[in-house]
Amino acid sequence: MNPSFQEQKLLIYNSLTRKKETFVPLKAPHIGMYVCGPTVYGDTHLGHARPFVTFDLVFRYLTLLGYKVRYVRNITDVGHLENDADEGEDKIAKKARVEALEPMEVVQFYTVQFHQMMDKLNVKRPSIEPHASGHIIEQIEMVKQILDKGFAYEAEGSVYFDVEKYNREHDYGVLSGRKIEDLISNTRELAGQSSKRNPFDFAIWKNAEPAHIMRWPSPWGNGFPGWHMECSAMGCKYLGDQFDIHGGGMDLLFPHHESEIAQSTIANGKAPVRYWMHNNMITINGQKMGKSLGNAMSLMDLFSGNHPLLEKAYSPMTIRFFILQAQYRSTLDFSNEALQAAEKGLKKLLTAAETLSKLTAKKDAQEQGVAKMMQSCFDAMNDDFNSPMVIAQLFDAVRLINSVQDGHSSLNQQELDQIKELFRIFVFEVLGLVSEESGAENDILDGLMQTIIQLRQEARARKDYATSDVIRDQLGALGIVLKDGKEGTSWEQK
RNA sequence: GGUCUCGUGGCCGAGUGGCUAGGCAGCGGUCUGCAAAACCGUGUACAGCGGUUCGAAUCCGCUCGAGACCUCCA
Repeated sequence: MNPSFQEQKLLIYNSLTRKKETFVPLKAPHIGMYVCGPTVYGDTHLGHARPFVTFDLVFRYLTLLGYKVRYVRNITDVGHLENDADEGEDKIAKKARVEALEPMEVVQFYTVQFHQMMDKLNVKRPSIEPHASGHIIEQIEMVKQILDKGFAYEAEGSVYFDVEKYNREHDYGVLSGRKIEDLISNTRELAGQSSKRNPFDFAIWKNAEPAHIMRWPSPWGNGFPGWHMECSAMGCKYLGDQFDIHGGGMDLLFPHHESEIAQSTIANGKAPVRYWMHNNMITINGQKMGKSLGNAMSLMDLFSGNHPLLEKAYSPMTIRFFILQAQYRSTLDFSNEALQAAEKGLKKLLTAAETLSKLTAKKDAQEQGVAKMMQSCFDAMNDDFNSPMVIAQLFDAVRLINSVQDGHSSLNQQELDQIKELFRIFVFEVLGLVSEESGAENDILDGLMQTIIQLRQEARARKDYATSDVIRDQLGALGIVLKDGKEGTSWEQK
């Protein structure tokens, strides 16, 4: 009973207009969505988790609504400069020299790690995951087109985009709200930029210094593509001149996405993207987390608890839930307290999901408003993917489930089926949460536990509470919690 | 300096003009041999000042505070 997009009015906040707009795809039921992927030269960190979980949510929801989504998320393995001075070198090349590795070895290592981390977070793989290094030809072609149309110029083996000329006919600043006059007064003069006509012009092809390892031949000499080319070229190649959604972190809005619009508009004759979506940052003590700020926390650190700022390890699902508890356009502040709250909340939700599978219906039970909960979840998602509202609704359902379990309420068959559907759709398909139960599937362990529980049960029957409490305490020290319920004792690993 | 965003109860975080967001923590109760879990109840929250309005956390102005972008960054 999955819903169809024809029945839903989906609102998406468009960074271009700074408003929520009704989402109308170019060619329904097909949707093209491009999201800026990671630069694979370092550990995947908490900050990376946010856009990929966010757009995973978007991908999952659009798919649920029956759209055929082609989701493209690139791997940046060339092209980003250490700084934009001419002697700047490719980040990946630099790392490679430091570690005496082949650049592609570094790329491979961190790409694999990135995939592992995303898998742990239950982030679905995109439809296409193109590498920038595999699309050098396409990028060179696009540079040629821009040159042919007269919106770029060659200087000292590099090709620069002529922002001022572009701005005469188009608006360089549509997305970021910047004005070219402000850019003139605010752009820093950096050493080695003498070959640019204007400091705010950006490279679409860079000449490679002799020491630069990552280099490709081009009509302008050996070099590598400029910062923003890969997304323009690969977006166009796989999604066409114009596609529906482009996503990424807010920090990419300027200059990355602004420049992408300019390049693509010239090369293809039309604005590339209809809906621009930007997720906000994760902050740590109120400050943006970032490698350059020295407060980055890798996902491996989080999962292992091995970091000075961490009181304990947090599971991947806890991180996912933590991210989904905030709307994607808000900043999300990290703290141990907040993560521990998320951890407990998630456990409550998933325990209820398990309880739900064992509930039985009662004939003629009163209506409990399950249909309304379902509708509220759709309303929340339709309002710019408001996952915290979905979660709030789900907790109302949790209370209902637990109260049925306790015998304080009851559900008729229809509503029981509906609430199961609610969990299937929203907890598992849309929010993408999965149970992380460990140990329970181990037959030997479970057999042992049943034996122990039975022995303790006999002690309790004799009112030998000293013995029963010793058993419980010692298991507790091993991280096993016993819960005495009406229908016997259950156990779980903490 | 320029552009922009934000400031919600102990913590995280929804909410854009009138109706209990939610989670975590706390407090009281039910259940339990005791716990745990669950359930029930429980909070004079909207940075400050002024304005608009019958009515503002929500709109406008000012003040204070925080952050982002302007350089690679999710």
